[in-house]
Amino acid sequence: MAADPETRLRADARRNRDQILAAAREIFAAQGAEVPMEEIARAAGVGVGTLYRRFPDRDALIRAVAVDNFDKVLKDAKAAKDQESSNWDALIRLLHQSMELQLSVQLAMVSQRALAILKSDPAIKALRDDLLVVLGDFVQGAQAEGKLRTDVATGDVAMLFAMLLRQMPSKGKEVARMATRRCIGIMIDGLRAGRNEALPGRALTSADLDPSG
Amino acid sequence: MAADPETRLRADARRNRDQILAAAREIFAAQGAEVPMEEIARAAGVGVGTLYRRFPDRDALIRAVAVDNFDKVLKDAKAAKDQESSNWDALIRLLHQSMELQLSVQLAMVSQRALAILKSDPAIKALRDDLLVVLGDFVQGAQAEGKLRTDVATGDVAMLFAMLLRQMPSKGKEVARMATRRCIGIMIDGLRAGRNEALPGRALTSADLDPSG
Amino acid sequence: MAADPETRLRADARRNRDQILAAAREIFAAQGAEVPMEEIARAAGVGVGTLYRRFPDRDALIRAVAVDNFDKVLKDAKAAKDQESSNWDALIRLLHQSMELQLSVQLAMVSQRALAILKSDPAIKALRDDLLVVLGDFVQGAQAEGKLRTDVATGDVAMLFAMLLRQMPSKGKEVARMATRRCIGIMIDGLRAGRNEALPGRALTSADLDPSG
Amino acid sequence: MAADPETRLRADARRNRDQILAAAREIFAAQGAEVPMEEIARAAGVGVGTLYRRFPDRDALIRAVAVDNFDKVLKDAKAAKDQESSNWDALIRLLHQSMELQLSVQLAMVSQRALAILKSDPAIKALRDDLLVVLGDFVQGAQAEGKLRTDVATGDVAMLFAMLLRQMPSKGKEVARMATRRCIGIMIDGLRAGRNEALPGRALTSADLDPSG
DNA sequence: AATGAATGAGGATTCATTCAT
DNA sequence: GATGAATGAATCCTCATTCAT
Repeated sequence: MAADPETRLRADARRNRDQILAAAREIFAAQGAEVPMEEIARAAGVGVGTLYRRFPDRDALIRAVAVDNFDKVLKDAKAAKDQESSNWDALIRLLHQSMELQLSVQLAMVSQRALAILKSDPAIKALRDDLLVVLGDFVQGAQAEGKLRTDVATGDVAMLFAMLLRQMPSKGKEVARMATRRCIGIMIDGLRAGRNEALPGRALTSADLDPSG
Repeated sequence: MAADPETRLRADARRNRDQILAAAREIFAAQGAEVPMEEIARAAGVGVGTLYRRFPDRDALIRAVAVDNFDKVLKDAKAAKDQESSNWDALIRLLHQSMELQLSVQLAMVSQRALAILKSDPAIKALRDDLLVVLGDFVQGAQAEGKLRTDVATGDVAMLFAMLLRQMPSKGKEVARMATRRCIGIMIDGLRAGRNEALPGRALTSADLDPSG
Repeated sequence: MAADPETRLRADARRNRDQILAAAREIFAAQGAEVPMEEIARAAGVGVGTLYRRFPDRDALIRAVAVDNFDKVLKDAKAAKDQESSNWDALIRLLHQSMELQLSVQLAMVSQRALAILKSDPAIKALRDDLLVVLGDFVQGAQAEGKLRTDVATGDVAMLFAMLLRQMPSKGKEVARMATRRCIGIMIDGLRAGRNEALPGRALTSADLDPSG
Repeated sequence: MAADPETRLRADARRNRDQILAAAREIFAAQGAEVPMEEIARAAGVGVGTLYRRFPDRDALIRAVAVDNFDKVLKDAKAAKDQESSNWDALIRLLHQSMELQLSVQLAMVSQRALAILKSDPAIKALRDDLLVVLGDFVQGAQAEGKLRTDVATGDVAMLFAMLLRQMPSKGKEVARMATRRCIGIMIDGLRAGRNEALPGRALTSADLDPSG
C-alpha cells in the first residue's frame, strides 16, 4: 500500500519532467534560451510551479537539457564506433548525425548565458570529455586508415562539428536540411586524405577546446 | 547652412554616434543582442539618453549595427573582386576575411529577435542582395576558371560563409582565430574542383537563402 | 470546473481586482490619469506585478475604470426612470446624482490621453450610447410633461451633465459638495419650462456629442 | 552705440518670450500641462535652451501663462464694468466672454500639478482676488438692480464661471462653441431673479473659493 | 503535489534640465 | 544670446521566483 502510491507518483513526476524537458528543448532550439519560463511551462502543459518544482531555476533547466543532449550525441558516437567498419566511416556518420542534433547542442552557441552555465557544470564537462575521447579515437583511427588528412587533430574536427550544430538560416526546413547535408559533404571532402593545401597554424587538440582559458 | 544630414554640430555628435555603434558592435558580438542598453551606453562612454537620441530604440540600434557591417562585407567583397587576379582567389580572400567580420554578421544568427528585425529592414535586405550578387559572380567565375567544383552554387557558398560568421567557442582569441582559419582551409579544400564525392540534393542558389518561406 | 470567467481562485484575485479598480478610480479622480502605476498599486495594497497581471497596461486600467463608472451612471439613470413619478423628476435626480459620480466620468475630461483611450473603446461607446438613450427619454418625457423648456434637446442636457462631472476647486469637500448642489439647482432653474430667454443656435442632439468629427 | 544694441536685444527677447507664451497657452489648452518642453519650444520656433533662458522651469512657464490669462480676464471684466449700462449686463457679458477664455484658465482645472503651482503664486493670487472683487461688485450690483436672484453670492457665480472654463467635449469647434453659449444661456436663465426654487445650503462667498482649506 | 496569483527587482524608455558650441 | 546635444532620474513594464490555495 505504501510502495504503490510512491511508484505512481514517480510515474507522474517523470512524465512531467520529460514533458518539460521536451518542451524546453524545442523552445530553446527555436527561440534561444531567454524565453519566459511561463512559456515553457505552458508548452509542457504544466503550471510554472511544477516546472520550478522539477528544476529549481532556469539554469538548472538549461543544464538538464544540455545533459540530455550531450548524452544522445555520446550514445550516437558510441553506436557509430560499434557499427561502422572503419573509423573514417564512423566519423562521417557522426558528422551526418550532427544534423539531427542541431536542435540540442546549438544551445550552447545561441546564448552567451547558456554557454556560461554549461561551462561550469561538471556533469556536462564529463560528457563532453567522453565525447572528445571517442572523437579522438575516430580521428586517429581514420588517419591510421589513410582516409583522414594527417594535418588535422581532434580539435579541428570538433570545431567543424560544432560549426554544424547550428540552425541554418534559410527558406525552410527542407532547404535547411539539405544545406546542412551539403556543407557536411564539402567538409568531408576537405578532410579527406590526399590532395590538399597545407593548413595554417598547428593541429588543434582537445585541449584547445577548453574554454577555461 | 548644413549641407547634408551628416555635417554641422557633428563634431561631437558624429563622434558619439560612431562610438556607440562601435561599442554596440563589440558588445553584441560578445554577448548577444540582449545586453542592457545602459551597458552599451557605458561602453560607448555616453549616457543612455544620448544613445536613445541617436537610436530611438534597441531595434534601431541593431539595424544600424547590421547595416554598418553588411556594408563592410560588401566593400570587402568588391575590393576582392578588383584586386584579385582570379575569381577563385577573390572567393578565397572573401572567405578568409569573413573571419574579421565575425563580430558583425553573426548578430543575425545569435538572436532570434535580431534575426526578425533584420529580415524586415529594406536597407539590410538590399545590402544582402548586393552581396549575393557579388558572391554569385565569384562562384560562376571560379567555376569557369576550373577552380571551383561545379556541383555547388551561390547558396552553398553563402551557407559556408554564414557558418563561419560565428564566434568559435574555444580557449582564447588566439586559438579561436587559428581554428577559424583552419576550418576555412578545410572548406576550401572541400570546394576545390577535381576529386570529390557527389554532394546530396541539388545546388543551392541565392533564392534558397531567402528566409521568407 | 470554473463556471464562468469570474469564478475560481477568485477569492483573492477578485478582491485584488476590485481593490485596484477602487484605488485607481480614487487616484485618477484626485490626481489625473498620469499617476505612476506604482502609486496606484500601493494604494490598492498590491505589488505592481499584480496590477499588471490584471490590467496589461495603463490604458487597460483607464478603460476598466471608465467602464465601471459609466456602468454606475447608467444603473442610476435606469433606477431614476423606474422610481421617479415623472420624467422631470427623474432628470433632476440624475443631475443630482451626477455629483456622486464626479470621481468617475471626469476622467475623460481631465486627461487628453484618457479621452483618446475612451473614444476608441467599443464597450465604453456602447455604455455611453445607452446612457444617451435614457437621457433622451427623460428629456422628451419632461418636455411632454411641460416641465422642461422645449428649446433644448438631449445634447444640451448631456452637456450640462458633463460639465458637472468635474471636481469643483474649492476650500474643502463640504464646500465643493454644496457648490455642486447649488450649481445644479441653478441649472435646473435655467432648464425649467416657462419664462426664459431664447437660447442661441439650435438644440443639440445626441449626435452632436459624437467626438468623431 | 551702447543703447541701441541693448534695445535691439530687448525687442528680440520680448518677441521670443511672447512667442513662447503664445505657443504654451495653445498647447496647454489643447493637450494639458504635461507636454514635453521640447514640443513647446518647437511650436514657439525656438530651441529648448531659449525657452529655459526665459522661464527657468516648467512651473515658471505655467505661472507665466496663468498670469497672462488672468490678466486678460481681469481686463475684460473691467471693460465690461465700464461699458455696460447695468451690472447684470456686465455679468452676462463676462459669462459670455468666459467662452473666449476657456483656452487659458482651464489650465488650472486640467492639471492637478498646474493647480498646485497656481495656488502658490502670489501674483496669480492677487489677480484672482482682484477678479473676485470685480465679480462681487457685479453680483451685488445686479441684485440691487433686481435682475439677479438674491440667494446667490459671488462664490456661486464664480463657480458657474469656473465650470464654463473648460473645453466642451464634442463633435467639433462649431458645436463646442454653440454648446458653451447655450449652457451659458441656461445658467443665466437660472440666475435670473424671480421664479426660482430655493437653492440648497448657503450662498457661497469669495472666501469659499480659497483652496487653502 | 499541482496550480497559478503575487511580488519586486531589473531593464527599457522618456523627458526635464544643464552645458558646450 | 541661441541652439540643440548630453545627462540621468523617474516611470513603465516584464518576468524569474515564491507562496497560498
